[in-house]
Amino acid sequence: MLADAPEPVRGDARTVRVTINHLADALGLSKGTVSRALNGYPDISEITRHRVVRMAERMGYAPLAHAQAIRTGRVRALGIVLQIGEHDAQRPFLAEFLAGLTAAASAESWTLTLATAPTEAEALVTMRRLIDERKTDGFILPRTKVDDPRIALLRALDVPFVLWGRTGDPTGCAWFDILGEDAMGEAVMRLQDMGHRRIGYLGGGRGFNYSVLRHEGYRSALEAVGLEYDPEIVCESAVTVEEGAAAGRRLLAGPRPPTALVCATDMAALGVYRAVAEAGLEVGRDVSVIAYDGIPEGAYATPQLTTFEVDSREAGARLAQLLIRRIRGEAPEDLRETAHARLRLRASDGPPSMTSEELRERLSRATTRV
Amino acid sequence: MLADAPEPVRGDARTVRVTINHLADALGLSKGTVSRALNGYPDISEITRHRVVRMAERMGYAPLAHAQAIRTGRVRALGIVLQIGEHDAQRPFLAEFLAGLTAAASAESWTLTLATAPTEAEALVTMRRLIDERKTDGFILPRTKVDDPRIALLRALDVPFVLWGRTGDPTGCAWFDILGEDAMGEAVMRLQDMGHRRIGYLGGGRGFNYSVLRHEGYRSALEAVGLEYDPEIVCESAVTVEEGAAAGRRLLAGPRPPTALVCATDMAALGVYRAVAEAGLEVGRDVSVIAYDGIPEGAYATPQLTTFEVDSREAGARLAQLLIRRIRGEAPEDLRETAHARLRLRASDGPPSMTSEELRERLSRATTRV
DNA sequence: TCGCTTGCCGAAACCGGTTTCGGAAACAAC
DNA sequence: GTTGTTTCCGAAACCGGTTTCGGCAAGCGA
Repeated sequence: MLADAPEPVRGDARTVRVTINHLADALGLSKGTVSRALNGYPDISEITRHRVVRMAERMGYAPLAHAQAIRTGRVRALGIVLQIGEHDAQRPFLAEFLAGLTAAASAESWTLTLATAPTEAEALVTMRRLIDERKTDGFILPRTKVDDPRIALLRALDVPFVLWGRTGDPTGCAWFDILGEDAMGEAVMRLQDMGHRRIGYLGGGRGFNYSVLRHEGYRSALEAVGLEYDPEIVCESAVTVEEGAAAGRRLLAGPRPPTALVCATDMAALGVYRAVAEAGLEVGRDVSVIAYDGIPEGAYATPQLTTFEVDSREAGARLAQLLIRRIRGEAPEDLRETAHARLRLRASDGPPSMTSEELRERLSRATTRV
Repeated sequence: MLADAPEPVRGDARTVRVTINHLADALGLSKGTVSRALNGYPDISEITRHRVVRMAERMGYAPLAHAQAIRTGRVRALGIVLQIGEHDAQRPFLAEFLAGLTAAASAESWTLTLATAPTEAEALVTMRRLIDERKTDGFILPRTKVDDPRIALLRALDVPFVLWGRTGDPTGCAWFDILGEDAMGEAVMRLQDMGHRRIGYLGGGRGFNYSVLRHEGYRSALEAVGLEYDPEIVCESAVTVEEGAAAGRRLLAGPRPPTALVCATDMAALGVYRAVAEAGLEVGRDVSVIAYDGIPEGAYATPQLTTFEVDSREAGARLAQLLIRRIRGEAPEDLRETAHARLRLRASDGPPSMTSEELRERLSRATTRV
């Protein structure tokens, strides 16, 4: 012990833990036998194994993960590195997501080690540190990009991981994802069914894989229903209210304005609300909006936002389970799951009150008047 | 190895780690000596210690926390258990807070173990599990209550902890807190200065310690400026937009309505916005509002919300540092820090446009008209 | 010169597990 | 009755550290 350091708080008051030695003594077995019995080695008789398991339960024995780790190299901990910039730290689903992750992890008596990094580069460094220090047996990678350096790193280091989302090159990747492309497609079909013939699109964050998928879902659904894909009413990327509003203004100002907009994110949709209001129009009647995410603000907005809701808690739970199976050695190809977003029908979409031409007419009158 | 289990993913590709044995060999010392040198034992000559430290740096040696833990019982991990209910999972500051925690922790090469629980009772169970399994050396306790069972548990088990907030019985507690009472007081003074004579209050969550403090800050400031404390214009608890709106309506409907409202939470303030608008009044002119928290929605609301902003990232960082010092043995009494919230002057407060009487008159006309 | 500290380090036990190895006992085959 | 095979368990090494203990050599005082 250090000479003049204060005495560390120890917490000795808690009852002494049952170790594998106590268990072995109580059973009259060697600790090696007990260990093998508990770990399913084939050279233990079923009778003995049964005795050991029962006694372990009775005495409340559970091995210390970090003591096991010294030999096995695995600490029974999942890792996640959140990239949190200066002020983009708005994450409506973070709590739900973490709840799912930790619930599923602790059900298997694993834990979650959480770290953060301000930039992508620092995230890589942080991951390396966690790996080197064996703090984590594998990673959950949120916000996957089409070309994601984190994946490259983990592949190179042969560290297990699972994606929240998909990615450009799926080799060696396990994942859970919501089929955003299907959602966007469904939105288009629904709007077309209701009579819309000019349906615009506001895309997601640049570089993220989900953006590519949703955009493609939009495009191919247009094709399926026989509508033209027109870059004039498509905004590549809009992920904040401001960007959504700007994009909304721009698309509405075009020569053939959209009577409906499909948005890859709710935030963008809320921006569209602003642009529509500014133009003296009404969302849900004059311009329909269907978005994606399910943020709480959408339910409070006027009109309430029709959107595809993602169950973040479920996603977290699935990801934790997948990662644990991956760490245990299952092949990544067998660990790819997807689910559908749930359409929350609310009030921001409806049959068009006018055609694109009428809308343009109306808009030009409004602007000249102002 | 289990007979028919798949081969666990090992990550052997990563370069072999430098262990204390490698270091000892390279130095021609015994590993015990190396260990003592690195841990500041007094029976190592300065020359040797220096050699060891330099070589450790050169070879990139860092001890494995879990290997140390087997002997020391400490894993260099901070713990936090977030209570996340079914759908109250709206936590605007969670990401920032976690960023602060993990940044400060990793600066000392500690990590964060995160868990969640749906209820308080389950949180206690989860904490016990983390303690029993030695996953954590101490806890950060968010959302402290006046009488907090988590504190009782950790006190009984003699496990180090630090509060984010204060509590009823401070015995043995270390904490970091923002002086919410000062903020509420300042709000009252400011409003009084501007000419308000009827200043109402919307309190925070029931049972939480911050609610008591902020309420008391409001009350004593009223006294200090010579205004009456009137339960008629005080709502004990309002923490959602809905509750805030309901409280706003109730207070405004009274015989002597407030011309200004101090809110313990921004959410309540946004509810007040709604109530004021419904009454045909304007926030910032007819009714002033000053709140507390600094949620992003406040800056986007109309009018922009004047509020006391809390730096969650800073709080996380301070808490991590305090907890580490606590675990290292410093006395809790020496680990109590506070800071002030930062007043963001925006547009929701101003001189009263009318007196309480005039306001009542105006309101009664409005309601009869409707 | 002798004994007694003191400074400094090596050796070994130890923490709580896992894993390898070898061998006794039971069983089967010849 | 031998001689293999299995079955099943104990013993011991091992993982990567920490901590205790003992002892050598240098320094000191008498």
